[in-house]
Amino acid sequence: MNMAPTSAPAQEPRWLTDEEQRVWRSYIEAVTLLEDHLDRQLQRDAGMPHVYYGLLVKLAESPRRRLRMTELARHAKITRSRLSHAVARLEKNGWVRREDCPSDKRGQFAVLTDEGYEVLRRTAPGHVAAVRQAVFERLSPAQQESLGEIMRIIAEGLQPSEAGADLPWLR
Amino acid sequence: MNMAPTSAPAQEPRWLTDEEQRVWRSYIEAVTLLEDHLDRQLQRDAGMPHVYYGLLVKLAESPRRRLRMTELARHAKITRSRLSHAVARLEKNGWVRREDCPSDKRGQFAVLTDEGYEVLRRTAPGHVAAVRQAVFERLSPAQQESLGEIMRIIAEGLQPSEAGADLPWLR
DNA sequence: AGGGTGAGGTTGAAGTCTCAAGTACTGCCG
DNA sequence: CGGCAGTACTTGAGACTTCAACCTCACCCT
Repeated sequence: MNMAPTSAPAQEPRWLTDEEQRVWRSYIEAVTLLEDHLDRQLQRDAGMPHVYYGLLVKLAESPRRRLRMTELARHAKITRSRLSHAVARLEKNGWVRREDCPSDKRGQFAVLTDEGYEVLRRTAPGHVAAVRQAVFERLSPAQQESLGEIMRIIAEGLQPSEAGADLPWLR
Repeated sequence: MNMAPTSAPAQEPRWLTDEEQRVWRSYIEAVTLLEDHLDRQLQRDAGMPHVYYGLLVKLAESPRRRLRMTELARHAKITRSRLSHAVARLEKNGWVRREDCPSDKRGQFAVLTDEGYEVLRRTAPGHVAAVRQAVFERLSPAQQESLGEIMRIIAEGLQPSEAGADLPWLR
């Protein structure tokens, strides 16, 4: 985790400073409240949680409104299992349809239906407004830029690919 | 949501700009990945999800290691119902104990047990390390400060108290 | 061709969260 | 005092998530 003289001794934990703790606490609070807020907003107005809404958006943005399951999972940063359950639910709503992949018999496409697209069209403005009101309206341009950069850095550091990229000593 | 001439017309939605979209996307990705990362880390090392760990921390920080249920819920930014279930589970683990409030017979204290404190003592260093590695080690001091301020602003805007504070026209 | 390895995706059970409803008590007002 | 409105907390059912199998098919190697 950090440069210690080769084969380090018991290493007493390095705590967060008071300031770091304050930052971290604020982060947790903001994220918890925001997730909650958006989940409720969307559950009320669109009948689905935020993650599911995000899936529809990804599909809507994709060519032919479809994406392979694994692709969609990767975009949305969720596990394939979670996606599988989610798509099952969205399929019951008639908002998504599964389609076999012709070139790979194991593959499945998730396809946004017209009905699904319609839900999106109807509910997107409200959702955008909620995001605006909770986030963008409150931040200066400089803060918005900063937020973007910070989140990019954090996300990048956690990309599944790095799952050992920092453990070179494991061969 | 924004200044329109009194009694606005149908109001076409105000979308996010490209840059705002990028910021928002990064935010979602970072938050999703981080939550996931920490949940797994704690599930593996401490046998509980991140939220539950947070509850133990709040209790540990409180005088006499106890907090009224409602207080705890408020601190942790979760509903009382959720807390109730959570404490039930933590109680099964022997990490928390409920105690009646003498001055209000409806009230309950959640109390951190010695065993619970011990779990915390054992697992906190690993958790702090994970947070450090995922967040603080990657951000400059200026970015850390900025993050703190941004998150404070967002959290403040969503504090349950504001549940109508911005709808003065509803009397 | 045959067999191994592993990728793509699903499944079921156990855990967690939400929502609406319920119980028990407090505080207040007449 | 008696009631009644609101506070504190819990409960149960249904929705969602996780984890560890599991199945099918693709690819590669001999």
